[in-house]
Amino acid sequence: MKTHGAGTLRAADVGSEVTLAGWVGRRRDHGGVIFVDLRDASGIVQVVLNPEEAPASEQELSSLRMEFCISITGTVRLRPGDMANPDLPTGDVEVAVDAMTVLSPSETLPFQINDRIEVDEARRLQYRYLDLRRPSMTENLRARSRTIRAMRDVMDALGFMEIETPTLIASTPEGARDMLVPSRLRKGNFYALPQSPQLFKQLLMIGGVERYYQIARCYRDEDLRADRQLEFTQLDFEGSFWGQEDVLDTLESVSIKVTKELRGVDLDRPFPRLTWHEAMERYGTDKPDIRFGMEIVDLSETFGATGFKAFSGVLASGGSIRGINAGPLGLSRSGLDGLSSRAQELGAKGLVWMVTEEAGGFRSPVAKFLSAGELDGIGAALGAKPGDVLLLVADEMRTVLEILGQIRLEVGQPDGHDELAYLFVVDFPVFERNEDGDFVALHHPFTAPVDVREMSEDPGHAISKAYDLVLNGSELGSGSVRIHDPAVQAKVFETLGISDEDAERRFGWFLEALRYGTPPHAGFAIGIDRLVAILQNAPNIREVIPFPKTQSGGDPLTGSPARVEDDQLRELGIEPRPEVKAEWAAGEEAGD
RNA sequence: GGGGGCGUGGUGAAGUCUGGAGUUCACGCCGGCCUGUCAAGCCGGAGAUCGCGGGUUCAAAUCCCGUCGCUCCCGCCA
Repeated sequence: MKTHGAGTLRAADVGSEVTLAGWVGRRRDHGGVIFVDLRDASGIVQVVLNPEEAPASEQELSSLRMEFCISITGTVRLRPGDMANPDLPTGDVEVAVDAMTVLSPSETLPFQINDRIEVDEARRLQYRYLDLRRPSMTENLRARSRTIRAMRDVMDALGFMEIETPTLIASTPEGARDMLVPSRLRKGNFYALPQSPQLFKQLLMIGGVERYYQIARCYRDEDLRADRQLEFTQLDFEGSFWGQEDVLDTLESVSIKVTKELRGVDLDRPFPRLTWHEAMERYGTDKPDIRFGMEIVDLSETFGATGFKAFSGVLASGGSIRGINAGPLGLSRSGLDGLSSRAQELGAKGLVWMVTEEAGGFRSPVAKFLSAGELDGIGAALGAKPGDVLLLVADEMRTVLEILGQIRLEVGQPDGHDELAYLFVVDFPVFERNEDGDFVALHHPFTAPVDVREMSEDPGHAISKAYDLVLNGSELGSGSVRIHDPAVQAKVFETLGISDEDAERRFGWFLEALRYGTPPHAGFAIGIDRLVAILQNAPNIREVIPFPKTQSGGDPLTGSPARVEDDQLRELGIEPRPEVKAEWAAGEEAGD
């Protein structure tokens, strides 16, 4: 039906008789000659409809409208004179049309197919099939496809086997909410959709596979965000007789290949590494954006003997005083006070700002409470130059780091940086405490501790063989060396407060599997949506997902999620609870 | 569960703070003119439940209450 892609034609094709098919992007009707930007999946080329040259009826030509699906046959020719369009890859040529067929007309569009106009996202999703015709969306889909292809190339070259694991699995009452699927054959029972292929890939290691990967769809029934959907795609992989270095090495190979493919950039390896502790201390987060400095500095010693009560009180109660040098922000007094309110909004008691003056000294609401030695100490510790804004927070240490980490991101304007800063964060703690003070697994309970005895003696400070891949302040994925010793696994469950009976009931089948010669193994999962979104400079992952859900978990195009017939529920042995039925009835009354 | 932003012809915005005739701009749509444009140009035209419901007022896009939708964030996301 077509001999060429519209976007592929070049000066070398001049003279060729071509048949093209695609959509009318724009139409420029000069009364006689009509120019049409013919768009297909490969790009855009200008075609020229001239009633003197082509036999097509004038009526047909003038009836051409936006987004009509047409096919044309014609001859590629150089554009006359200085008519080339340097903005178009095909801009040196055009196609003189001999014959045109309207394959399929289009009604007037609900919105223009155009990268220049931002259309309300609900509308875009309702007509996603039109939205996908926009060049930026087409390009995002292609980038995603190339990413996955590059990943497969790397994994195949490294000898990994691509294996599919089931998506109808047993729910494990840990971690995120499971997406549930009712079973008809076993009424009252439910499958869960996988949050990750974790246990299955470990079973594959026990099964002797040694190197596995999968482009895996994963599901988590939690609230959506710019970087979170109910379902998302990961490059999931695992290797036997492997340790952390093998995994990080593989991650570098994948990241380098994908980055080269999408950005044409050659990354240096090895990637920088920070321990979790360093990341928290220097950037106030476990996923630092290292495209800019502005690191957090501990000032507690500077204020060891301070007379400033707000600070001395914090130190006396075991807290910490830290600051960042935000550089010359160019903020007015009210702008600086705005940062203080922002810090309070984030949960700080307050934030002290100090502007470094030309003559030395500081302009700050608290300067008069601080000694000359303290002021000098701050300036030195933060490397203050005239005009620099210093921001200080005094509070419990964890709070200080979190607040400064967040403020750092907000005043650091990382979006202005074009580079790609990949980074490994390693040596995560095994456990963290939840709000009740109980230990919970920071990563997941199958993560190997660095030292088992240390973990038993001081679980709060135990380090695990877990690591994250971070890109520009986004967590791209997590992995770990897994526990392959049933005794260690039992110890972890014990620390988590999971009784033997509980562990047996939830994971008994897995614990048993560990007892049959389990090889040491380790792995990782990279979030493909996030990776492609960042590399494509997309503001959220919906831009790189063809049919995403809205924040309330719906699809405006197909109307999912939707109610089902009573018969379907009956067959499944399910009935909505009374309060749900009441809500339905209320909705119907309101004309929902 | 909580906090913020947004909702105005088909699309995008201005108007809302400080109530006074559905006013304005760009694109699209319809009609006309036009043979070298490429976001074509020029002329004319149509197109609105100002998300929805209620309230205050002589008068509501504008103020108040409620509600729905979209979005950003916190919680949550082993």
